Amino acid sequence: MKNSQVTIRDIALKLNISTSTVSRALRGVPEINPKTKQAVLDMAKALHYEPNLIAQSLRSNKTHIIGVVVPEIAIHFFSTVISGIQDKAVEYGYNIMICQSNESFSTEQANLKALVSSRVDGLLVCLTRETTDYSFLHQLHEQGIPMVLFDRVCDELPVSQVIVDDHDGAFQAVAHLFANGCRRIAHLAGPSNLNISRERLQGYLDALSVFNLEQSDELIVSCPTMKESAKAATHQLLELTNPPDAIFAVNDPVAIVAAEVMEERNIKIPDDIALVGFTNEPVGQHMKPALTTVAQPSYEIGQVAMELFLEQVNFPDKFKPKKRILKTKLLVRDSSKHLNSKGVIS
Amino acid sequence: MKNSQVTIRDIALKLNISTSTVSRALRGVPEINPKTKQAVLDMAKALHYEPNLIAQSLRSNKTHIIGVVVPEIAIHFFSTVISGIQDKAVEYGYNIMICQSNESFSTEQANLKALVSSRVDGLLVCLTRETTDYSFLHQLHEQGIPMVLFDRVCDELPVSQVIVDDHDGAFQAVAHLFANGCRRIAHLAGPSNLNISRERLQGYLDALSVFNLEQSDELIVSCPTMKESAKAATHQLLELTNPPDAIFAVNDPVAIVAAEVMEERNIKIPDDIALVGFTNEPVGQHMKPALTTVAQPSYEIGQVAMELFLEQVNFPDKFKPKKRILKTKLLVRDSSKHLNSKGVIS
DNA sequence: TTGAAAGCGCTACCAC
DNA sequence: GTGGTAGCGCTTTCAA
Repeated sequence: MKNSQVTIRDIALKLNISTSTVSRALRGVPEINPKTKQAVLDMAKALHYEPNLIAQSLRSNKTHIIGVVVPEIAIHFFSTVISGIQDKAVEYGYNIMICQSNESFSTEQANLKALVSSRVDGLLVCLTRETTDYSFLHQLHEQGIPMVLFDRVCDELPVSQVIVDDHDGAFQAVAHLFANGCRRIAHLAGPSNLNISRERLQGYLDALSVFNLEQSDELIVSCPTMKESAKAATHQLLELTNPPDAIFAVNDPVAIVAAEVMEERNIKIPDDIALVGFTNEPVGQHMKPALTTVAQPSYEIGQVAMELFLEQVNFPDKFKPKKRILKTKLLVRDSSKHLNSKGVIS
Repeated sequence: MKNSQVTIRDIALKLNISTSTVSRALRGVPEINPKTKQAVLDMAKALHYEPNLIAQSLRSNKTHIIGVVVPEIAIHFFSTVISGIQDKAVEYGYNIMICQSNESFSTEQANLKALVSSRVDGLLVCLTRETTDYSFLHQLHEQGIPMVLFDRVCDELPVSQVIVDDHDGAFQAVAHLFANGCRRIAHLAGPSNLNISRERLQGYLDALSVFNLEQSDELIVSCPTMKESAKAATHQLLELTNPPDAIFAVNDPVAIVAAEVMEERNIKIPDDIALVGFTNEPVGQHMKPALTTVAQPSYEIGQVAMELFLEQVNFPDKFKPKKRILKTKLLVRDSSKHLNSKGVIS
């Protein structure tokens, strides 16, 4: 059964011509007798011939496969990015091979190794929150493997990047809270080795200073493992002698945990404390109150990552690492619309 | 750079031995001088040698790649299944190649073709809602390509399947609504060519007759395109002269649309109309009221699909298509907890 | 224990 | 226009 794999040799044999001719006919090179060509095509169809991409790859040293590494496939943000990558990929005749690092550095390394052994034509990677050692990525880059980092990136590596303007997104979020009357705005921060955490924190801090808002260490609580540590972090904020009147969370999962903790403690959102997240996970719009968030163009991130890869392989001469920064969009929903303490309507 | 690909030949040359010996050393075959072996291993490491899986595949006719086709990666159910497949796959030395059919039959065919050309060792497929022509899948099966269908399957094909007990899940959902006092239960049904739609509908119908509930055509409205047609379908139900007191939706996305329509029309869930979905999309638990739903073990579906594939390739002799039916679990949440018209506490 | 050589399916070079 | 042949990187006889 399985060994009944039809090859160009089978076609050649049946037609009493050479494999070279079959190969040419199949690929439609110009210098070939139209009749021969038609005969080959007919026979190929009759025999259910499908080209063996493995053999082609071995010859051409190109697999037309892109390796993708994400922390977790089942997170909506990542699956949407993957969807964007995939759609762009098929458009250009590529397939994608997906790995999940589960936020583990060693798994990430193993994933990369596996993909490289599979001789993928390029690597599209979103780093784990643990990743601080970039030597292997560096080595792969040195070996000439095209690589694009997205979302969680690293400036040490001279490779293309696709990110969103996290700083601006965070700034807008805080500006919005300020406009709505919040004056003591806390931040549930992410792990500090991630560029996204740092940028969002900085955007938050810059907004505070622009609006002359109180800036205090006790208002910034880190969630090193994101949502797993968000519960404790939120409690910590709520137990302050002088609790915040707004929380800006590093992402939606953290914001959701915060919302749960507040519900548990009978704190009303947004009246007691306003809440803003980041990413626009679909859950947010169905929560009550619906979660205000900073939307990232996830599908587009995937597409652009793929485009940067294509630029690199199609124009290798004029290639220079490019950093594409996509715009975020503040989605104001109910979790931040409140009457502030001074009675100003938000 | 890229062409600096290290091969066993490079190692052989450096060590002045033959490629066969290098190959043997690398794979740890027993009949080899430990010293030679060590020398090879050291050199391989020094040179950053990584085996070329493409070349291995061409020889062995095995790629250790599994092709996965799902309607849409970014739907939580599917990305969770994929996650299950992926985790099981790496455990057994496989990689996965993912395609999305976007619910289009022709895209699905193209995906399958691409995967077959890539010579994947097996196919894990969830059919589109359009798929009614199984001839290509049949052909692939005839050619001996191991194939497992999951979730949306087709009994015509003599291949392994992983599904959940949709009939039972639907039955339990309706039984629960009945227990909660609902007596006029409607169903937002899925496209009838999908096994899951048919099974859930049948479970609904069987429950109605077991509990002696009214069964009427006007209470069953089909959503041929799932959530896109759910809005109109819900309106249709609500405009009945005698509207239902509960709605059982074929899946969560449909249920969510129904909830939105009801909110729009100022119908209270669950007091006016109770609502139950299917699948357990994460959105459901954060809605207000939280959505009662029939949970499917999505991650496990992926794992089992991969296991069935492995059984088939590892024990090809004793292989017979197997149908694994996983249990669902009713998650009772607020959207179905109501005081019924007779004042019975639910 | 090791080496030489053939071949997996395909493409590309060089003849004719 | 077409055929012969070499070779991509690897494994696997068969000999030595």
